[in-house]
Amino acid sequence: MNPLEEMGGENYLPGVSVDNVIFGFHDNQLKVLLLESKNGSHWMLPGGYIQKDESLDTAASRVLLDRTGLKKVFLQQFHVFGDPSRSKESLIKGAIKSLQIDVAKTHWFFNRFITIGYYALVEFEKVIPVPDKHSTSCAWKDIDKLPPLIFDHHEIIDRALVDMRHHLNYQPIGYNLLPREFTMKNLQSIYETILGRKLDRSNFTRKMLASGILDKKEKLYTGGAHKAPFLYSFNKQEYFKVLKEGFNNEF
Amino acid sequence: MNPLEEMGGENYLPGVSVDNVIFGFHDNQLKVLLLESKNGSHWMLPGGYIQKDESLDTAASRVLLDRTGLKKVFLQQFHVFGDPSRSKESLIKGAIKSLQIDVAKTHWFFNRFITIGYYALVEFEKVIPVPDKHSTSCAWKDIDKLPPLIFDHHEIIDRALVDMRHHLNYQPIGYNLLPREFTMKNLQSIYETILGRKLDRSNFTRKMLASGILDKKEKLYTGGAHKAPFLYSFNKQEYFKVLKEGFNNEF
DNA sequence: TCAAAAGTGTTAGCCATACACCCATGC
DNA sequence: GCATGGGTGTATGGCTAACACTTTTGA
Repeated sequence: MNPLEEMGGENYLPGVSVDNVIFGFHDNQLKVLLLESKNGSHWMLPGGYIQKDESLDTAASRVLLDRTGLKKVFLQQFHVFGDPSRSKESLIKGAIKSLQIDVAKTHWFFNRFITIGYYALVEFEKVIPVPDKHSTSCAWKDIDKLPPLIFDHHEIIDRALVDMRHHLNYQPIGYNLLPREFTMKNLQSIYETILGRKLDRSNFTRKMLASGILDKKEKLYTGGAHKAPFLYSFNKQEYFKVLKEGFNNEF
Repeated sequence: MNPLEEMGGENYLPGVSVDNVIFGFHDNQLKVLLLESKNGSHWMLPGGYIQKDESLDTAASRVLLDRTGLKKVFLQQFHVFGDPSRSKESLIKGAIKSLQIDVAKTHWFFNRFITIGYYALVEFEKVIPVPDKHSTSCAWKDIDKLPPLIFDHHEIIDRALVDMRHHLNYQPIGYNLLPREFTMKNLQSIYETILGRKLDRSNFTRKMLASGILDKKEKLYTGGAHKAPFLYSFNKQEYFKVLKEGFNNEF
């Protein structure tokens, strides 16, 4: 969250925000939902403040709901960013320009801010991106072609990826990120993007099927060229059992 | 950190604290460093506030230094605890009693607090426990025999253990937690305590040696009954290489 | 018919697991 | 000498990595 939003007086915790790294998946590409600043020079993560009587998780959920229209998705706190230099004066002056904020009204934002990073995995097709009052647009960006970002938001996204990579070792992934039915290639692409390397197709399929979290459908995917692949869906019961108890997914 | 310490006016970030779960290892037992409240009814984690110009990590280091006299140890942020219920009025009233605080002087502590959890791994023998101004003693407690703790500090310790368990999968552990020379059983005990289960002695030895982070000493440990075990030390160069690059330690 | 995508099969090698066995030591 | 702690060896099964082969499809 950029610290330049109006605080609304006494309703929020001072000096703390949440920022969401919202991942979606489309065209076999991992994407992040970003907001564009008013003058178009920078982009930023969707973020917000924490109401005095709500939990951190609730605040992050609220931000997610406001920007995407989605509830009940996978949302996980991963790191707090609180280096004093993240609120350096030069950065803030840049942000004032980007966001076209009236400085006279908001003297408080030269104060230091810390932000709690959350990452969310959402179903691309279901998202209706909604800009907030400091942005002119809200859009998906390829994870490997990010535009210039304000403050330390690039670092936050990088860290989300690293932590998610570690979480892959003991958590399944893909539910909430893929539509109800998907191909094995879709799932493999997610893993490859997060891990940053190619995986063997044959071995990946075997491993995923062995974990028991997938149901194979009778139907085949049609629409693409070449041979029609099988469709799969997550076995919700098994998926959440594995999510809770952990599994060894050593890539 | 309990929110009852005096803030020192304008010098600290409002509403935020750090709490350290400081792990030590002695008698083949994992221990946590805790502070005893003034009336002896509760114990708490060493914690503190964040100065306006210091990083979160620096604040945690400062707290660690104040309570143990140690610098340059392994210290890692693992989770933020910010549920509104953690500052419930009933809890705070209990804390006022435990800590024998003058309520008139500190009206502000009915405010909500969030705390950033850090865990530290330190060498037991090197620690000189120092109470803070709200506590009468500072002492090591067995991880599986914890005394009553204030607020959500028990939850914070549990969470530190769980997260540390996950970190074991891609980080070596033991440096800073063991003296310069130690036996394989010492190291295995640490792993077993964190993982909460027994490991096969033979396989553990083989795996550790294969990772290359240990140097085998000529000397043998003497002092115990029965056969004298070998002594090992960490190969600092290899250790930090593995710490940085990660390894697959799948227990 | 051919290239690309997808399904299936196969092999070698590594590693975790679970033991077995032996050695050294103090009681 | 025997129980215990500690060092070493080994058989098994399972998994991974790498790659070959087949099938299907649209261009």
